[in-house]
Amino acid sequence: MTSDLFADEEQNRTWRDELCPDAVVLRHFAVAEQTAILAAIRDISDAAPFRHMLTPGGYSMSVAMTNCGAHGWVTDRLGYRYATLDPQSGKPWPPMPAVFRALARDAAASAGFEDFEPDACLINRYAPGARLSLHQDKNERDFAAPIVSVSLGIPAVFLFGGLQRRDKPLRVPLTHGDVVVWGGAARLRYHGVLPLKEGVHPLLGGQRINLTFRKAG
DNA sequence: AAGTTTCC
DNA sequence: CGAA
Repeated sequence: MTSDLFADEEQNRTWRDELCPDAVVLRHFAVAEQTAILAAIRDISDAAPFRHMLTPGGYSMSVAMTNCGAHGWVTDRLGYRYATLDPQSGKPWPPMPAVFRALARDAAASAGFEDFEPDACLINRYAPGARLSLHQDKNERDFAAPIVSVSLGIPAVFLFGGLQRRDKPLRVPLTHGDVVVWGGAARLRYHGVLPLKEGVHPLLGGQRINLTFRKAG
């Protein structure tokens, strides 16, 4: 783990604490590749448009989602799962761009998780007011691989909870280019995103986009 | 419940 | 606003 990647040592201590050795925030990690990343997101969403999926309870999610890679996370009345085909088109999800894979692997390695091989990238688009309530990522086949989460656009507050829903979450402000990595003992920690506040980003306008890399299959 | 509403 |  390379400590010079951390801009805010006060907050880093929270994440690298003995209670949470397997979760890291990499500040402004993705900024150098932002042009290529944003172009790739545009290409992906042309082929597999963002959509508001339904929860098993029948509610529409406030976050608009699409995927790239071999496996895509989907939800509908039947439940949460990964699908190799986009339910909306019947076609495979767009392939994961090389710049995505490289970013995810580099971030994972910087956090101490070598040889991460993501086969799923969920792309979440937040408009003001959009949120993600506290949940665990547990639809993956095994939990050996970490999660890599890339923030782009206007700021959000990430909630990082414990292994039980009742554990009070940490509140971690995330801005454009921040990358959160968690795995190992932290792999199943609850997490979420507070309702997005209004804002403007020079490249992304009034929205936030998050890339979440996982090994699903 | 990867959501919503209600209550204090 | 957070908790139920």
